[in-house]
Amino acid sequence: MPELPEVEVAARALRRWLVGAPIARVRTKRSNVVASRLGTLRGQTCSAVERRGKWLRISFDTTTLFSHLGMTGKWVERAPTDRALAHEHAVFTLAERSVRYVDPRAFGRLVLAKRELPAWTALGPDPLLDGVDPARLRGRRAIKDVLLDQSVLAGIGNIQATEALFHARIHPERAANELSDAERAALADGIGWTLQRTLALEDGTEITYLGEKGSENPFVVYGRAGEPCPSCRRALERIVQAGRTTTFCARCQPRRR
DNA sequence: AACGGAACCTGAAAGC
DNA sequence: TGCTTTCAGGTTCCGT
Repeated sequence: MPELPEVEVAARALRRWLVGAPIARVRTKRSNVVASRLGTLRGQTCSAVERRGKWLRISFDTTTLFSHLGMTGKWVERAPTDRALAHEHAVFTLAERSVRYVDPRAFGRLVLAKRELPAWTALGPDPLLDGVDPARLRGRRAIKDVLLDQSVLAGIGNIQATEALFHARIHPERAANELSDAERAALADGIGWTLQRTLALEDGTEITYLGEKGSENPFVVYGRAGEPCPSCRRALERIVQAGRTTTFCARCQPRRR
């Protein structure tokens, strides 16, 4: 679920909830999600929360906690006395609040590391922090694959890639090397556009996910196969590449130009 | 080397 | 109504 915008929302919330106050108590459930013994965080104070791509780096006095939200991960704030939530994997209790990690599908990870985590170090430029260099959108692979490669650009997932490709009017199966400079520039622009747009929609402190609480699909083409193209009204189509679905308009995003 | 598929999980929605 | 199938916004491993 979470792509760059949702993780950015989580980072902002964690900054407000964690920075400055010592952790009084840590409780974890054993599962694949909690990959380290987090008890060492007791008594330590968070000094900074950073996001790069879909990863969070949460700095404490003598160690660093890395958090990836997988498909369904979420950080929430509750009263310390509130009962355990469903799929709650970790609870950090501070003075007057408890900060909890919830993840039904359990694809997320909480990992302690002294310095860096290889997964963090391997990340490419972050579109929000570093901007998007169109020259990076190259390779023999399909452009959709390139967009999802976290070492090329960090933070783009299936939704943001789908939206950016539509905005730039580029067919997802075209080879990245085949794009013109103008198309690469349009795609870089589309990435910025969809990230900012999604971020603006994520107004609350907690992440919201499509389909959750019956919320309406806020995206332009993602999840809208069969509906009319917002630009030309032709029915949107869907294709699958390496198991990932892309919704697109066959007229506005032609395979050949 | 590059790419596709399976695996890791649970739950909501669609299909029957 | 209820059981079954399909699908989901991520990543990694494994085989071809």
